Amino acid sequence: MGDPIGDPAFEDLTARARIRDAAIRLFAERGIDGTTVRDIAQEAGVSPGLLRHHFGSKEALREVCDTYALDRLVKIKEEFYLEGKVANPGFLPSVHPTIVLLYKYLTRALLGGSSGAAAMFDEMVTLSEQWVRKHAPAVTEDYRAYAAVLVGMQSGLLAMHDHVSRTLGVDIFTTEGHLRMAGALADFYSHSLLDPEFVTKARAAMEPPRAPNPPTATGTDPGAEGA
Amino acid sequence: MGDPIGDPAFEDLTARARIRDAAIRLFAERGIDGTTVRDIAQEAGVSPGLLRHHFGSKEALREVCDTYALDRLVKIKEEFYLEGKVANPGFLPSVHPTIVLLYKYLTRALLGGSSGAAAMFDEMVTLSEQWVRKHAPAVTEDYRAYAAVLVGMQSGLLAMHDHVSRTLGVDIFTTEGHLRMAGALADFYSHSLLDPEFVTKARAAMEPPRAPNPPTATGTDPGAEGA
DNA sequence: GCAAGCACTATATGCGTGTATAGTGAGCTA
DNA sequence: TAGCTCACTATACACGCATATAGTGCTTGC
Repeated sequence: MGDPIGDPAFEDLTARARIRDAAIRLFAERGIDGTTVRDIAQEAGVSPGLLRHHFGSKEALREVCDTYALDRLVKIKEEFYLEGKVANPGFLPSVHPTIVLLYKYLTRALLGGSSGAAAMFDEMVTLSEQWVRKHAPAVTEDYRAYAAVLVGMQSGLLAMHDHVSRTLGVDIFTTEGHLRMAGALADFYSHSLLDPEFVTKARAAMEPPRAPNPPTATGTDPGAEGA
Repeated sequence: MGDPIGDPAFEDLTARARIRDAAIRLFAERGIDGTTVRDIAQEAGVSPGLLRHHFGSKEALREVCDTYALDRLVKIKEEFYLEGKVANPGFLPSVHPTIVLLYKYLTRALLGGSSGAAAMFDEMVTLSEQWVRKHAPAVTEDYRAYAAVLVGMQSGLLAMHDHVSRTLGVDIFTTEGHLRMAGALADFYSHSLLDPEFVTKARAAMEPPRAPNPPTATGTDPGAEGA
């Protein structure tokens, strides 16, 4: 019943807001299909009919949640980067639970085919593409694909959160787990795993003469070699 | 009605096999919850009751599909690596559609909490860990986390397949799309995106004295900076 | 003080779902 | 040919779901 979607606007302590927050929480945790209108109502402490009264339908509620979550995340980032909160050491820890929740929700939304989340994905790809062009232009020749893969992997990693947490023995959404994951991610981004020459050779061998070789679905992954 | 799960065993052209194949296809395409027993029956050209007759329940059918998909993938890989099909240029293209289907299915299974798929994930992490230790020991100090992130990203990328395909303008499960994605992936693995020194500095700044900094959920992602 | 409006509840309706049961007909065995 | 087995179908059942409708009581403005 607490409000994990940090400091809401004033008019927002209403039942309507409680419903929306409960929905985001449950959608994030159990998925859209895994959550019933009754679950949300119970979590929000209201009757199921009130959801319809305020939002019309489950789908409409979901869309409200989408835009709210997106908006909330943007607001937090603005606050962080634009309002000088970067310097405030207490800010990030204070919003961390909210951010975790929002990311979980948006990951679900991405998987569930939400158009708002899809738009966010596209925007992240565009931004990443620009970033790479500017700061690391040498890493690829196909910036668009590179950025798409980057964002896809990044958000996909979140989608696989359960499995990553399990193999790590620690929930990656706790501070400890996140630190561990972020460390590995940093290693990942800052050291090349494969020999560039090997890759160019492999590419050359695969592409030009006859290319009968759309390899396994995760072709270049060293991990997929086993079994 | 065609049988996309390549050359089945002889006794396998039975209705039972058709049901199983139809289930894998539909589960892969629409997800577990998005597929009804009736859908599967229709796709397999049988009556819904027959599913129960052969498999007992939808959940039991799902488990059969899990182990079958896993088994099938292993078989194909064995055939490829162990039976000298590596040299055969026609082999990969011939099994490509099957592999795509199996990967789609297994990604769904991963997302849907299948225990078999989870075991596969764990095994892939272990194999990746061994591979990194052996072939690229310098990239990290935390091999386990590195491998978990590697496999998580790789499978997560598949989970985000719709979005990646959309931003790329080409389905990554077609030969063309896959080639493009694999190229970006190869760039990704063979060039470091971030300056190692920058990362070690950042790590040092974050870790030791006070660590009020469990950054955003995708902290180190350059793409997440924007907005 | 009174009526209108609105947040909210209780209850009902219809549908899609997984599952259960009874029945049918072809093929095999004796 | 008689009878049995078993793959398979048709139909029914029970249930959970989203959604719809009717009703209630508090709040507000006049």
